[in-house]
Amino acid sequence: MTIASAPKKRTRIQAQNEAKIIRAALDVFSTHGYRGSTVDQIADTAGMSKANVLYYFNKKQDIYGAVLARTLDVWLDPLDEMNPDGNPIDELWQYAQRKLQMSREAPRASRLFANEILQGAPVIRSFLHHELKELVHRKCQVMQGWINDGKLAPVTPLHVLFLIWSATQHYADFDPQIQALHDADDNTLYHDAERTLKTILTRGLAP
Amino acid sequence: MTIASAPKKRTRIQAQNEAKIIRAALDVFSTHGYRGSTVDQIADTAGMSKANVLYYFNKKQDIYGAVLARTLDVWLDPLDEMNPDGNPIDELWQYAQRKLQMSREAPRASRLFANEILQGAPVIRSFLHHELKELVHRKCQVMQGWINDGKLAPVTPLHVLFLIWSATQHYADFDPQIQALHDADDNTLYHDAERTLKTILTRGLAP
DNA sequence: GTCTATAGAATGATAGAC
DNA sequence: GTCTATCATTCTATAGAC
Repeated sequence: MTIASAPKKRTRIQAQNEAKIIRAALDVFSTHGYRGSTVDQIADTAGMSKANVLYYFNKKQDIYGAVLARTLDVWLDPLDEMNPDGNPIDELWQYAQRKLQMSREAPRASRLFANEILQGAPVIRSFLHHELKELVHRKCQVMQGWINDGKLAPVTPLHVLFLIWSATQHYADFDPQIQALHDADDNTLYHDAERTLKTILTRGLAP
Repeated sequence: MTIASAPKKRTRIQAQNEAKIIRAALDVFSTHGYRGSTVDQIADTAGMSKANVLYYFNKKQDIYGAVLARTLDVWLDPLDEMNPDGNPIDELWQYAQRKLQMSREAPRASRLFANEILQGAPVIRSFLHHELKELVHRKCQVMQGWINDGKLAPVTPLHVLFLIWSATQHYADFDPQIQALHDADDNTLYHDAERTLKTILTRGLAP
């Protein structure tokens, strides 16, 4: 699952510098969005000159495309791991758990996509409509099977995915709001988030 | 609840033009974020010249601040309506329902805040830390009371709010992804979203 | 491969006529 | 209040020396 073709053969120094630029670009694009980021910022973060950055990637757009492509693969991976033969509630909860963990460990990846989609998904639009739609459709059929077998509450599978995505990515994407609202002196943020999400997914809010 | 002082006295034409600019600016800022928007775009959308827009608001930042301030009030309103004496599950579900309806009817307001927070909340940071924190703290105490009385599952109130916010605003903020994944020929998007969210909040995914 | 210098375009903001 | 013209800055991208 990718939106770009495989990388061409490179010398060692090329690969290293490209990787350094990609890392810096993830930092910058995820925080400021495409338009809000400058090649200068990326160069500074990577510890290179602007001209040198543009030697490896001809255009700002090319850097952005490369970062999106590299991040996309890993970001969507866990969805594929949902096991049709497992216990439905367990499988969904484990998926949610993995997504929450990813929001915690790779918040920049989450924010990169959030920025991209929020601003109309100009670059990954085709990917969403084809590769992602295909994958999601398969997983929704699995979930619909569980519902038909009476192993899952009568919900709309697609919207269960939306809820899991939104509830978990929220902790990365809305971090400034979360930091503002939760007591700075308690270290239980993700622990409480996990417990509450598990409770709601498995049994709802009823006492 | 506001982040700006009350408007000063204005002539009729001033008020009309300022309103026209604010409407156009909500369009533009919510789609492209602060840095991604230009005064020219706002002027075009408002049907005015750039110079004339800057006659009413001296700086681009001033337009942005005005849009945020006007939108903030209405956006947070329903949280205040949660009734401590009502049935806990009903109150929370009704709040979620109102939020979902707002995502549908005012998606640009949702995206405006999403852009602002995603990029570090530079303008509303202080608002989040004071006014919003105070309001949320009050509501969380109400919910904690419900839990202590055994009327609500043992969850962390703050994270229940996060889940309701994220799950509902997702339909506005991630619209391009949602449009890509749901069958274009079915008109039941918000209906299914509401049903699924209600099911999960009230009884979870268990069959 | 990396640097300095700079061209060329976009953008925020102002001046001044009407 | 509104317009045209323009300045000043920022930014992408390229040229050319080393």
